Amino acid sequence: MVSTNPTTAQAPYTRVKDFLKAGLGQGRWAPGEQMPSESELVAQFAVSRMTVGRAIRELQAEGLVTRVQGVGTFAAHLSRVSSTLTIRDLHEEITARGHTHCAQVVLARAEAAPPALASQMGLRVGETVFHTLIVHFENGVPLQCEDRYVNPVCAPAYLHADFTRITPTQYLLEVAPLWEAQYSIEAGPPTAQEAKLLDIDVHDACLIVVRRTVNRDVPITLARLVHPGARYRIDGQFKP
Amino acid sequence: MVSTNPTTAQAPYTRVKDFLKAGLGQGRWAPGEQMPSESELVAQFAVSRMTVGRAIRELQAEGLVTRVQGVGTFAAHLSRVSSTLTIRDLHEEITARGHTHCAQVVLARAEAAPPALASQMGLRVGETVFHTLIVHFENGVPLQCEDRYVNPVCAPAYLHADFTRITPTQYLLEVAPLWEAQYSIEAGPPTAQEAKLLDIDVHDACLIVVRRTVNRDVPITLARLVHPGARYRIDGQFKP
DNA sequence: CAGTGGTCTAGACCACTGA
DNA sequence: CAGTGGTCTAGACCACTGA
Repeated sequence: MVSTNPTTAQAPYTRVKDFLKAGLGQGRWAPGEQMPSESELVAQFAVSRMTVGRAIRELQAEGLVTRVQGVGTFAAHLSRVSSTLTIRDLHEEITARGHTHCAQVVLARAEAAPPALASQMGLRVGETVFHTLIVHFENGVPLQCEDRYVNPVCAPAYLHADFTRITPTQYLLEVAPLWEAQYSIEAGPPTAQEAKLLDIDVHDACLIVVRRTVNRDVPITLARLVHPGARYRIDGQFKP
Repeated sequence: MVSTNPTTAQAPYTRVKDFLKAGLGQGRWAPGEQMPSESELVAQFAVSRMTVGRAIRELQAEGLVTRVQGVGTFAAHLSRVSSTLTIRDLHEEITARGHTHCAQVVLARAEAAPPALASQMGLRVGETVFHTLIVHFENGVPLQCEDRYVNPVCAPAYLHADFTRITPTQYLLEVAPLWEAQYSIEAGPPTAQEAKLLDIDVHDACLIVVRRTVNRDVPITLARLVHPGARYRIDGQFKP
C-alpha cells in the first residue's frame, strides 16, 4: 500500500513537521511542555513511524524540540538561539558584489615560532611556522588586513602559492578540505602597521576576527583579520 | 532479520556517515567529484537504503555533500563555510560566568514612529511604537546598551514588564516564541549618550549588533546593541 | 509494566537525468 | 532505458523511564 505522491502535494514528513512548527509558533505547546508522542502523530496523520520520526528529528536538529528517550518530546526553551552565519571567502564575497578584488602580499616567509604561538599551533618553540601578511582590496580600497600563521605540516607548499591569485582561505580549503574552527569577533583599534596598511587612523574602530582552524585535531592556521569598522560588516540570519 | 545493536557498537548510519566524512577529510573525493551512490554503500556496508540515506542526508545538512536527483551525490565545494553562532540571552550569559547581572532602565515609553522606523517595523508613520533603552551591567560594569523598538501589536503589555527582572529578549521570546531575525555585526563609535551610559570615551571602539526580528512576517522588534569593544567579544565555532 | 524515543530492514513507487 | 536520489510503509528489536 503506497500513497501516490504527486509533485503538487507536500511530502508527508513535511506536513507533520509544518504542523508541529506552526503549533510551536502559535504557542500551542509552551516551552518545556510535552508534545504529542510519535505514536499519537502516527495515528493523527496516518503515516508510518519513520515518517513522523524524520519530521521530529529535523525539528530537533533545528533546536525547536528536545527529546528524551523513554520520556517524550518537549517544546524547547528558546533562551539561546543558534544562528547560521555564512562566512564566505573574501574574494568570492567581493566578486559577488560585482566588485574587483585584489591582494597585496606584504609578507610571506618562514619564521621560528615564539612560545605563545607554538603552543597555539601545536608546535615546539622555535620550530618553523609560515607567516603571511596580506591586504585585501575591494575596488582599490583596503578592506581586510590578514595576518596569518600556517602549520607547515599541513601545507608544506604554502609559501609557494600566489596569493594575488588565490586567497589563503581558498588555498587551505583545498589542501585540508575538512576542518573545524573557533573564532572570536571583537571591536578594537588596529595596530600601527595595520592602520597604515588599511589607510585608516589608529583611533578608528576595527572589526577584528580571530580564527583558529583545526583539521582532525591538528592545528592548521591562526588568523587575525582586521577590517575598518566603517567599511565592513558581518551579516547573518537566525532561523530557529 | 534484525541485527543486534548493543550499546557498545555504533549505529549503522553513524558508521556510514563517519566513513564518508573521513574520506572527505582525507581528500578521497575532491570537491565536485562524484561520491559512492546509495546502492553502492548499501552493498558495501550491508545495510538498508534508508540507513544509507539518513547518513548522506545528514552530511548534506552539514553542507559537506551536494545531491542531485537522478545524477548523484558529490563532494561539496567548501568555498563558503557556515558557522553556528549561539547567541545567548545576556542575562544567562553573565550568570553562566558566575557573575551578577543587573539592568538599568533609562527609558521605557510609547512613541510615535518616524518614517524610517515605521517602514522597518511595518507600521504607519506616527503609529505608536514602544521604545526602551536599557543598560546591562556585569558585576556593576556596563556591558551593553540596548536600544530597542517593539511592535505593540506583538507585545501589547511590553511596557509593563519589569526589565530589571527579565530581559526584553526573554520577555519577547515568551510572547512570540518562534521567530526569525536578520542581524549585522559591525565596529564603530558609540553615540554621545551611549558613551556616557557605558562609561567609555566617544572614541572607544564598540561592537555593535543590529537585529531585526520577525515572527511569521510580522516585524516584532528592532534592536541596537552596543558593547564596549574592550569588554565584549562574540565567540563561535565552525563545524562544517 | 506500559509508554517513550532510537534505530533498522526489505521492499516499494516515484521523479529525474543522461545515454 | 538504466541509474540516481526522494520518500514512504509495516513491522521489528532495543534502551530507557517512571509508575
